[in-house]
Amino acid sequence: MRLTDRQKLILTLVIHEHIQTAQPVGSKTLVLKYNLAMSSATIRNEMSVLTEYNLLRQPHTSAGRVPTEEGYRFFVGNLTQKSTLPTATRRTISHQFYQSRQDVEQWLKLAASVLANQSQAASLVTAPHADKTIFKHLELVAARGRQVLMVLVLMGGEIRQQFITLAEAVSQERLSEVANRISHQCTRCDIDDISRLRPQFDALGQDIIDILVAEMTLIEESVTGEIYLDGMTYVLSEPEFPESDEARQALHILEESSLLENLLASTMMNTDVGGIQVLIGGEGTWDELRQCSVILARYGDPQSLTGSIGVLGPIRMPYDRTISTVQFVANVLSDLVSESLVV
Amino acid sequence: MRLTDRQKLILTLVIHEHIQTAQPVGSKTLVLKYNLAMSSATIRNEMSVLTEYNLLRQPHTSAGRVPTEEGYRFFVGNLTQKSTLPTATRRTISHQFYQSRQDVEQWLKLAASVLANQSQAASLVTAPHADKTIFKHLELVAARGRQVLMVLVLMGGEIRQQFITLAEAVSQERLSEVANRISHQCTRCDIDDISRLRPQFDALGQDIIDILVAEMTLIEESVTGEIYLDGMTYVLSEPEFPESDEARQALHILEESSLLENLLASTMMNTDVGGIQVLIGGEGTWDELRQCSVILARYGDPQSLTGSIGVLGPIRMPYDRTISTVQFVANVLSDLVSESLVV
DNA sequence: TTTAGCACTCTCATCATGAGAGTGCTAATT
DNA sequence: AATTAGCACTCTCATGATGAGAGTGCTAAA
Repeated sequence: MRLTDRQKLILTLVIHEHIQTAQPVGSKTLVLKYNLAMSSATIRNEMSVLTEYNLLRQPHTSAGRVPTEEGYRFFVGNLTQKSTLPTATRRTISHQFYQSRQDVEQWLKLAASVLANQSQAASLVTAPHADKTIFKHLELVAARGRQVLMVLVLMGGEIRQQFITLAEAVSQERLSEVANRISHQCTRCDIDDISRLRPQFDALGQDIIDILVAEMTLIEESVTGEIYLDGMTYVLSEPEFPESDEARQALHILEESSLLENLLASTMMNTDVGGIQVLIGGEGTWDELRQCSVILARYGDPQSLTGSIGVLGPIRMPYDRTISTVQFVANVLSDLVSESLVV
Repeated sequence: MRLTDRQKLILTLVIHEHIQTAQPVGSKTLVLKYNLAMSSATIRNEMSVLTEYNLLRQPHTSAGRVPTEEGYRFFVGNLTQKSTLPTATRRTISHQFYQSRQDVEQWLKLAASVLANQSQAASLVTAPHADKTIFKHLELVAARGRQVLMVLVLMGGEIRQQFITLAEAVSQERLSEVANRISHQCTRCDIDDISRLRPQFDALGQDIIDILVAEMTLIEESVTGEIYLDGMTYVLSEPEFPESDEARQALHILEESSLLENLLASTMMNTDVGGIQVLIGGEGTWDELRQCSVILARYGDPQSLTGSIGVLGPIRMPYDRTISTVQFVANVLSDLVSESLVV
């Protein structure tokens, strides 16, 4: 399918106009609004070609044209120039990050909030997560009775905390001693290494190691870290969801973390840090997203920790701007995360 | 305002029926559906009395009756007996908690999910939070260069982590030593105590103490802990929100954490652990909630850590069941939290 | 190849209509 | 004195008819 320059222009204009008005766009409107040097009849002819190509479609015989999903895909693939975010916007965003608390969790929440506000759509951010869990540090804090708080720090900086119950009460001194021993012996070890070192420890140490290994296995098996969402209500204000039922389906995929992990897992597999994925209208696979588009990027350090960030909005979305926003925020997060990497 | 038994009965039935059908209920329907031993004319007379009292209202002259907010309030205040959740349900719920991981965060997420599913409405759970922050334990883990991961454990079990940047790189040994010294010296101290102890430490120790105090102050100033939400999409499926715009307003109050903290702060002030608050139709104060009711309870240990849990749904809500569910989950959480208290 | 002109199509807002549900009132009944 | 049957009345809502408006596709002229 090879389009003439004029056809590309018209497709672009139809998409632009439709994104603004959410209405089918007619030939006459186009000529008037964009001062085109051709008549509406010419546009009509071109439009009917684009309709043949399945890039545009008519909601009904005598209505204007609306871009098809394929039309959007062509547009995103061929017609958007790599637009960069205005410098002012970039500065505003960076500023927010660098003046926030130095805490990964804060950054991720902030990223979700910035994405949602900038794109006026729902956003998601997953915490950075490593494919391989490497032990870094362990801490045990006496809670009450046989309860102990275990804090586990992984290489890269992921932190997990958990209450464990020991067979009998143990003093804080003894707990610290064991934790120090394990921290010292096992630093930079993976699950197998730790299992191998297990016999070197005394009974208490071995109990702790068992819990430690179980926890690390759990982490290693999970596809993504914590998920942060924001801006779900923006989706509700879109005119394409007058019936809240349709918006419900889309938001449900965000809320139900198993569904979302599925989506992320199968989408991000073949995306590297720096790359970007644009899912338009569910791409035939995600039925609940038939009315939506999702823009996803990966951030982090490819060697160790990576996470996903993205935006979910209506198909009728300002792709160029949203894509560059997502990309920019991904870069900012990558920088922040790699700066504060625990090695 | 003093109601006869029959009037109470009719009010109750109208509410029951309206909750099921979401429609105005007429006198004839009532007689038929509930096999009442009186005629529809009698009901009509009583209904017009209840309408006088402003407990019922007519959407228009020739429609059935709908409960007013005041009607619901009277119903909740006087007519619901302290119904207990069916034992089977209670068991199902407890079971889920006791087989989950022993981790406060997991419990809270689970609580939100259980509440949302049980009540088919949006739910919120705030992490347990103390009015007064008392230091328990500190850990410092070398990250990279001058970056250090600081893990702070408070009495009660709240945990905060944060990256800090020191003036110069410091070895893990030295960091552990300082952390141990501080942990040992300052355990059970509040902010003032720690500030007083500051001079006892060396330069590095004092730097750490400064950050520590700043962080503890921050925690003490915040009204609530982390907030967990679930079931937002349930609200969208309610027939009272055909226009997604109205649902949007209500959900916005949940999503915007500052609004939510406001609501929680002013509502929970005069509620003790074990108590429950029912906000019907925004109570004239919360405009965005005009169409909604919120049921809130407090859980935790009144002496140390408390949090809030609650449900947000349409005014037309099965109050007795929802109230007992919220109350039950609050109790379960109270038990879990106090069992695993860090003292 | 482009454009003016025109008949044609389809939607959407508006209005009229009538069935249906429910009420309030009055007079009869218990 | 309280309850009920009966009935006129009111209001909504679904249905269908109507016409303006927007947009198209086609044809013939430029």
